[in-house]
Amino acid sequence: MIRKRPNDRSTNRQQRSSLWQKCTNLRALKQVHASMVVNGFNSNYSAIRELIFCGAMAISGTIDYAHQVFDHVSEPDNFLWNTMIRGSAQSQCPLNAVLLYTRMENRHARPDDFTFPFVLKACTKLSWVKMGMGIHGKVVRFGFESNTFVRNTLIYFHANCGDLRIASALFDDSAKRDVVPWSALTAGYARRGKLDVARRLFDEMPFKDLVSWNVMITGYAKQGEMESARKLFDEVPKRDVVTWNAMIAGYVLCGSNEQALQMFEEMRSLGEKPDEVTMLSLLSACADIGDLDVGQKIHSALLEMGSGDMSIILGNAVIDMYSKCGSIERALEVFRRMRDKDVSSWNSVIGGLAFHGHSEESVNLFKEMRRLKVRPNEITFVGVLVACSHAGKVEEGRGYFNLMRIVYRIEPNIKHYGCMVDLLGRAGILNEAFEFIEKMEIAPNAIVWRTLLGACRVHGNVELGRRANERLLEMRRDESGDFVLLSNIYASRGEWQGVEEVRKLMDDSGVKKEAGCSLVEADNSSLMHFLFDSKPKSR
DNA sequence: AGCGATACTA
Repeated sequence: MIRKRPNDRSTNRQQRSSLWQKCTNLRALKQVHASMVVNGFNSNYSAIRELIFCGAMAISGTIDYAHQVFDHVSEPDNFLWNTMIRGSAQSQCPLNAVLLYTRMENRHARPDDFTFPFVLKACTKLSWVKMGMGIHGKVVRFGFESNTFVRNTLIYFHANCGDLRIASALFDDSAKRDVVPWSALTAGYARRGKLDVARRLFDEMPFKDLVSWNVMITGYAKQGEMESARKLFDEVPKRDVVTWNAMIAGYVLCGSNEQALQMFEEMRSLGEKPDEVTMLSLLSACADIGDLDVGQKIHSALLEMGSGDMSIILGNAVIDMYSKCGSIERALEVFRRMRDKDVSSWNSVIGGLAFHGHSEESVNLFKEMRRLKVRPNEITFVGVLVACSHAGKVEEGRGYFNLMRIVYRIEPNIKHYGCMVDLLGRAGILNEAFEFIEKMEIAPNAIVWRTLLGACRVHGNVELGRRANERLLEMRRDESGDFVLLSNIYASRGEWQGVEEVRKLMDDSGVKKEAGCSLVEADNSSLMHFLFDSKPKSR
């Protein structure tokens, strides 16, 4: 792949940069790396640097690979550190950016004015206020507080998750109050729900650019104020794909999926090109309303658009859409065609198959995944355990539960316990299911007890059912934090439907005392809802 | 030296 042309340096350089440009996915990246090793470029620092830059920045979803390569560099310079921190900050796991920064300090590499904006961005994404404050301290200590970029990112951090007063003070003290810090502050106020302050800032801006408008539109859209958003959208002097995306995402967020799709049509008819973000919103809308037809159309639009391969995240969204729209076959087809996969891709199909009752295939895929050395995560095991539960494979399920804990060192969460109770309960091993709940290391929630209750009913075990019922009522009696907690989790993620669900759970105290479990549904649909109805996450 | 700040996804 790489041919040496010792007499022509400029061609060589050009050729290399075009080579890196052709690197658009993990496979290509690995190929280039391999040929670097073969051709002896592996000790060439500038080649390594480009490789890492490519993995960390140019291609999405390849940051892990960049990490692997980076770990072998004995003395990375600031450019490499910064590139890795930057790439990690914008990845799924921004925590790595902070870890890298710590490593950097421990190795006595001196952070520079490029380093801090990236670390601060990671802190913002993580909403890690304490760490962000600490980094702010470092900024001061290293003397970068007056650097425009660093300062603007500090404003961005404090405005979005820290102290709005600090953000305002930093902004007021700025020598240059141009659009960037102004918009950052505005976005912060909007995100904190202070739309009136945000709007005032927006109106007072001496100069507005496209981003300022997008900030305000997004602010309204995220708070569900779609009328106000729409008003600004109609006023805006110029639109770009982000403007459209903000509107579409806003409609999806408040459940107006039809509006979102309509917006998409309008966008296309006006000649604005949708991008990955657009498609992700739309796919999630389709998955939400279970609209297979439109989902399919989005998928084919995607195939027409894409010059190369779909990104992993987009592929996962397509799989998820098909899976949630009930077409597990198509989900599998897309999965099989996908060249680069990550855990989420596997999770979607393993979970989808399990949910649709294809237990055997689900477990087989899990085995295949392990064979290919893809590390399963906690979500994977929810799928696998559901598959075992469906198929009544008690021993296998127990085995996987232990595999998760012992081999992969994943602490079981409430969903895993729910699966196990369902597994044991369905098989009629009720006493053990009961003991299982009692021995849980985390507090059981109502869904777990209701699952057991349902099993007791199916198997006609009145005595245990009564005890489970008591626990359920107890939980309600002391207004256990569980409901509040669960409902908070839902609310913080904007899943209002989930909140309603919890409210409903709280309302119907489940069961009447003497009636045993007569009011409990026989099927476990609420458990399945609990297990699968959250958005897929990769990590 | 080369990388950098605000908006849309998760």
